[in-house]
Amino acid sequence: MNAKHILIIDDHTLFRTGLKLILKQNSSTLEVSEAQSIRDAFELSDLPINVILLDIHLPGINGLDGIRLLNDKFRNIPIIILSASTDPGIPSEGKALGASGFLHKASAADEIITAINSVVAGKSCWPSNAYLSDNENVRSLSGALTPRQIEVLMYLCEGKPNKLIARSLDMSENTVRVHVSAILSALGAKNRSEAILIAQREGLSLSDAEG
Amino acid sequence: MNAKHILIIDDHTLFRTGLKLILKQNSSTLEVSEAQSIRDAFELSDLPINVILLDIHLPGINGLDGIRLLNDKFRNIPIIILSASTDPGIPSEGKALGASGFLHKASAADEIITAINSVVAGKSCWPSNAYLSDNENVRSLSGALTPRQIEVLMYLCEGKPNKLIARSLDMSENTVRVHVSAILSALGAKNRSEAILIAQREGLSLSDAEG
DNA sequence: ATGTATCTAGTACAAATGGACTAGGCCGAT
DNA sequence: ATCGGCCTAGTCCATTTGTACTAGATACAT
Repeated sequence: MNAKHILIIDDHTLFRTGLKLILKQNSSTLEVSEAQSIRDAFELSDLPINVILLDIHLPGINGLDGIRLLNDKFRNIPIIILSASTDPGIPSEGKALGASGFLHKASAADEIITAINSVVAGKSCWPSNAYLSDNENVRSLSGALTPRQIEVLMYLCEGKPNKLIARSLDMSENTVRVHVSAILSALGAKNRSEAILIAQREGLSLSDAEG
Repeated sequence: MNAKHILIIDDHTLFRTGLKLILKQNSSTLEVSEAQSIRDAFELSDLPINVILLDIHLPGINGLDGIRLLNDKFRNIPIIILSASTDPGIPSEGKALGASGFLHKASAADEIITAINSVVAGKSCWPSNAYLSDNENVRSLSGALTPRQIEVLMYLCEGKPNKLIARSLDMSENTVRVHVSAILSALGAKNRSEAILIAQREGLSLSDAEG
């Protein structure tokens, strides 16, 4: 592992800090940046990142939905999904959504080093059982909410008021209201608090039909 | 942090390895043992452990059930619960079951050092006390929140509007506002959305008032 | 080119939220 | 009995939030 710049996206500070130490132990020339949410990561999109380590369970936008957003924002830098879940569908979903690899949090430290080297070399890194449902059954909110709405929702899930969201996304407060309204009706929420809870509970993977 | 022996019980190897590095960075004389389940930990009961860091989500017996078992097996060595969950009931449950402290995985590295030092010194370390200690100017709050405020907070955390809370708790909408206001300032939240997020993160002991 | 979807932003209005007061009743402690 | 904390509830006011419209710009596909 040579000089690389790795971005860790995980809401658990303890985990990030620990993982950073693990990575640094393997290469002193390594650069590590941290973000605790997809939106947080967006603000680092100018950095020369080589690999993104992405947790699935995140506040606001979850990791699966984040893959596409990150691919857009970060010029298709390889993304390795990190998950604590044993749900066997996650790797194939991640693959379909554009990730480069998957690693369970129960993996050993050296496995993550191997995975990083793999994807930086242009290869992918999937568990042996991940070649099944390639593009079926991808539950993602991408269909239910528009890109702009997702951006707004990310701020919503941080408890930000409309005025701040408007400033952050450089739009009028009125436009924010339009988006928030659309989000509420799309999620079936009666107010922004409920929207936050639904987004958290459903992990923003409500997707498809419903109604 | 002097020479101590810490046992980490967590099924995620990456997390254990990282946490171990964090701890060792703070004290070179520190001993760290690892277990990936309660049963695993039992086999280490002869070691001179000083503190147990216990994850809640474990394969087999979960962390909460494990507390009593560990207290039996490990001569009442202090146990600090580590959880990634936002379930506000966990800290109080853990307290009732005999744990000495609670720390969310979103905590910073130095917080866990502080927590460990606390419980080794015989003190306990619960999140609901956090508001008293680190801010001297918190009005005259004798506790974090009053019982009635906690009741209101429970509804707040379900996304209910004031009008509904008033009906549910049989008080005027005005009184609800008074409580909400008090909650916001006690938690340092700028609005109800932030209050929800803070309550989730800090795991306020909501089960006392149980409604 | 036409239609559709999205993003933008405006007005107008209604409802919800939040803060700053006052104030009475209740209860436990000094 | 007096004080302090808590719960209650009121008024008043400013801000925020949410809905319902209209409407122009862009982009994309048929």
